[in-house]
Amino acid sequence: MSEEDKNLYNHHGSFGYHRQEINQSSFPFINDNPSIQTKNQQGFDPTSYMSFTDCLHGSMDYNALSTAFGMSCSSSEVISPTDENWKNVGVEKSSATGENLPTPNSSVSCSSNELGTGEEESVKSKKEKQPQLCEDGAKDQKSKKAISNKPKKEKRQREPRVAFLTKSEIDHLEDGYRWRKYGQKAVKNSPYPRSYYRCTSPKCIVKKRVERSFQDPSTVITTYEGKHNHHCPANLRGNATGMLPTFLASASVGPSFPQASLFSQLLPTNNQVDLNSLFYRNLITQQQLQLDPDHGLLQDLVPSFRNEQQP
DNA sequence: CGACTTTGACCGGCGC
DNA sequence: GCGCCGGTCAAAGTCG
Repeated sequence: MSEEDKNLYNHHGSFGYHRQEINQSSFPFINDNPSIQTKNQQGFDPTSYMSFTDCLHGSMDYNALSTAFGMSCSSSEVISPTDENWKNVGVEKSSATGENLPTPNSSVSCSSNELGTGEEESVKSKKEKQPQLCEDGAKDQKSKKAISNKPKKEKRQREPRVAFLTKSEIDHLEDGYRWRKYGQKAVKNSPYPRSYYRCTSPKCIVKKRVERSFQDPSTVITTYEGKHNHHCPANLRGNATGMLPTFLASASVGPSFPQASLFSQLLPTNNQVDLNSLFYRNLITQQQLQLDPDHGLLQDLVPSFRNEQQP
């Protein structure tokens, strides 16, 4: 590790153990119904929201998500699905366009297909192609290359990804699920490293990447890939706040939202809090931030939002 | 001792 | 073909 990296670690102070113990689950997604968006701007209506699971099952498209988050729910940002946008957060175009998204009619078969030919297959084939290494216990890395000279496997398919921008000093935002860090890479043109996490639940292949924005260091970019096939561990242990409204706790399966945990972290555990107004206040703040010309990040990442602002 | 992080190396896709 | 780079692996180390 370089000195620079060490400084980064010290500076952010969040690369230690991250055992997720948050007591709530997924954050709701905004419905793509325009009337609901309007309603959201005027008054918060929890019943109008859908779960992230629904989203990943294809109940809504990413364009709708982008519009919804860009225009009326800025607390969580779904990066607009244009090439450059997704490149900025490392999300591939094929996923961003929603082409590979499972449709409502194919949620079961498609997801299993994707999982089977995607990550699991990738990992499986990787492990299978190195049996000699395991037997020998040899650490000859060179031999790996020789062993890898096998017939080419099918092009790997990726799970749909959704990225969120979050204003936070904390890099790894708690979201109710337990994650195991399996890698960290320096990001080109950025002093901040990117961390790779996998869900610790058996057979759950959900991954997330966490990186701090180079342009706005106060912003954390969290990219979720895949969907959980289990309930949120935090849900099973009960709700610490004891009063999270259903719109924050309704979706117990599916990638969850760091913003939701931010809210829970903000909440005093024993006091009554109007979470709706708290959430709405956050929206206002974030929207103001987006419109600030000095804040180029979101506009860079979400040009479609900017375009809509500047017809 | 299990769960987890750290970190250098490897793999594969992609652009030139 | 080569090099770059994102993503992943896995051994070693750390922690409770």
